Amino acid sequence: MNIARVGNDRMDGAEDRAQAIHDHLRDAIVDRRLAPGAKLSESEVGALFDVSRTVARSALQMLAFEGLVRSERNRGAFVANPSPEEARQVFASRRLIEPAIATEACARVTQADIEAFAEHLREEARLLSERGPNARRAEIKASGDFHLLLASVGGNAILKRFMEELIARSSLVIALYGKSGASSCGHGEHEGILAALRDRDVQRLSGLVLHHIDHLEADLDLRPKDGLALRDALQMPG
Amino acid sequence: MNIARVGNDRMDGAEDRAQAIHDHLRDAIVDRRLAPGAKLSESEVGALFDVSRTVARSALQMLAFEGLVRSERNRGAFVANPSPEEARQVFASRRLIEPAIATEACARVTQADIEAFAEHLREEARLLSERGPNARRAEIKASGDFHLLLASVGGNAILKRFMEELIARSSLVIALYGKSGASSCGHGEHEGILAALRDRDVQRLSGLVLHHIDHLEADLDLRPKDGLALRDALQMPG
DNA sequence: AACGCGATGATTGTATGCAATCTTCAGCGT
DNA sequence: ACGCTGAAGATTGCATACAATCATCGCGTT
Repeated sequence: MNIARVGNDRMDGAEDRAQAIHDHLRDAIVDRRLAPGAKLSESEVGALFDVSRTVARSALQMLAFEGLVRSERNRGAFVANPSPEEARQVFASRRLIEPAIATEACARVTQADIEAFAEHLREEARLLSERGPNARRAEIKASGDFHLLLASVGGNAILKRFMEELIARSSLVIALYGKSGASSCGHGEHEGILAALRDRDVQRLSGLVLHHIDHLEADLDLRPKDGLALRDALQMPG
Repeated sequence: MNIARVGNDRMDGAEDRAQAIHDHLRDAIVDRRLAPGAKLSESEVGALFDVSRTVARSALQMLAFEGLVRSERNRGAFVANPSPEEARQVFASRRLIEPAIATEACARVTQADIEAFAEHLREEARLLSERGPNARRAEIKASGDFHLLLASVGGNAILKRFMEELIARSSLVIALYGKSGASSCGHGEHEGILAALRDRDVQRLSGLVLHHIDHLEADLDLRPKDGLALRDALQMPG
């Protein structure tokens, strides 16, 4: 089982160009180069990637399906601005799905998987020690990829796709409502999760995963922000 | 067979036409007017619904995203032909998600919800007593809608969307691998589920839901069909 | 007869043009 | 000053044209 490649690292080439653009934009949203509320016009995206509006439109439609982009008729597409309620639902869904994935992963994990995890954690640690916004962005993405790696090992392609969506939306939520801003606080917990996985200790693993999600959610301030409610309602960029 | 009842129920002049076509095709797939493997060419779909290929293509892309349609570059789109492994994953996902939804629904259900369920069950019973393929189709769809109703009451929009996808794919799986063909065997179980929901008996409800899914899956014959393997690999229609 | 191979038709991939709709803002009246 | 109105500009919605790619089939060679 090839879990080393969580995302399709293979660049466009002969592949679907709309898919490639979708992946680029998704990454940009996930590691917060694109802020919630930012406008993504078809012409602009098309010009940026040197394709026609047709292809750009297709990519935006995919993002809209995942809930990363909200598109309004005759108005345009905007990076999603999840409400506190949506944020709660994202984490409720993760609390439901991730422990199950972890449990399944426990039964299926191979030595090669363990090593891929270890390598991934080394990368996370390296990014954590680096300075600069680029390292921060890479760290955010890597943190999410850890969970996707787990989903890969779990072996259920459907749940893995659900997780991809949930991870992406989590990034948005954390960007909007995170108190500490650093989602990195969870890195140590990733280590613990890997250890439990290596020991195939289902109970401990499940508990750690749940705890990890709780910690992520505990870092959020989901109180409705007074001044921003109107701006959110009007869908203005940040 | 008339998939698109053209010139009919006001094809949403204001709303998105691609979405309307998506919904029609989805229904057609779910209640098996469109068999797994059937080809859906852009021109054909466009002609059927009297729109350009652009719009038809958009609808097909949505279906591909949900896993109901598999589209291959330069070849076309086909109604999905889920493998036994995919079938198992669909039901594994449902076993994970539906009890959680039901539990949440227990806490949130209102009297109006109960009555909506009761009405729905009466409709299911009526369809069950009727004869003819149309009634069968409607029954299949109604059976799935019961679960979506539960997801609505559950109140988590994300999980509800996941369920929509899982229900649709379940229909495909049952069409392909169902032994009895009648997914109706579960109607009585729906009654039991509603009763437990009315009593707000979380334990019983959860158990009944799980049992129900088990029964659905038990009706499947997931052994790989020898002669069809090649045809599946070559993606030939029916 | 079997195989390779190129012409041909069918289908999707993409770009572009026009129509429809929304936003903005200047101009006018109250 | 405020609000209304309507014209101009910007953006999406959709259809169509053309290019690229794939499947099919006939034909010639072995």
